[in-house]
Amino acid sequence: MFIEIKTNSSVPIYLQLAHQLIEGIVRGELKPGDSLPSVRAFAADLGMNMHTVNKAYHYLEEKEFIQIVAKSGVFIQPNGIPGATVIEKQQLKEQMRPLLAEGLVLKLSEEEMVKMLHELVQDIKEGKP
Amino acid sequence: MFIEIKTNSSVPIYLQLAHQLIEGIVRGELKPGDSLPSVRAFAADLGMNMHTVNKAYHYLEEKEFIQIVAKSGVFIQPNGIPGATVIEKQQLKEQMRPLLAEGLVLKLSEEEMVKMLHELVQDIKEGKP
DNA sequence: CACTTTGCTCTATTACTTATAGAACAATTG
DNA sequence: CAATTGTTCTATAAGTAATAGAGCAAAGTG
Repeated sequence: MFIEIKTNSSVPIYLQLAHQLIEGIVRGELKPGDSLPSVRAFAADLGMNMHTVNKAYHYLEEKEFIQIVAKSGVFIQPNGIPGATVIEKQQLKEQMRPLLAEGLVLKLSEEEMVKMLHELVQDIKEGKP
Repeated sequence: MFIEIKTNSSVPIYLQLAHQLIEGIVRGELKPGDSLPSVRAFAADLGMNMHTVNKAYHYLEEKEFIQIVAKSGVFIQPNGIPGATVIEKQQLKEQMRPLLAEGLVLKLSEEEMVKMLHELVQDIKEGKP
């Protein structure tokens, strides 16, 4: 897994890390049961603080994408990640809404935004930056 | 314009206000040249601070959706809002990416997400919450 | 068993964001 | 002229983000 953090981004680096791990799962680079680096090793590897990696892990644990086993290690959800619940779909829509509204105000058509969605899904699946 | 602020939301209220004004523009409730309430009047109306409304206004001004004329008032971009630039499209995609990645990890298909996009566009245009 | 590794917890500091508050300024507007 | 306007300034409080270092207790390993 190649992780790249933009230190000047407005997106917190713990979130950047979490997002890239999510993409790794989508791409199948990280499979159910796979172990993730220890918070210390990962932090040293990425040149960031242990607590920041820990925060990313807990963010992913809350979403049930990974399992944190105290005094043992961190693993991609061993039983596989379950499908989206109604609530999760609703939350996704809530987060997408202001972005689409901004697109519409900039005169983007629904078709153009669907095209953007398609390109993004391709990029994510292929690991394109 | 009916504005509704969720005080317990993790989304800052100045952003919630800005988002809802953007939707108002999309719906045509706010037309080019229309004047927006003064920061003081709007703040009193919404039960929030003058500075918070001011922050929302400046957020929208930076995106060139409104024009702030010092000592005069605030207006929806009089000449109409220009279409999305390449950079704006790129920024939108950057912001959408982690949401789509999360959808994919939750086993949502591209078709399902296109459907969500469609429903959202409808909701925005119809002013559905 | 002894040692290392592990995630967890605690205290601390720094910088930034969010939100509120009040006051004053200067130009526009009626 | 008087009220309204966005701007600017200082101030405070709470929260987040990121770093730092130390210690703990249990799991894992040789």
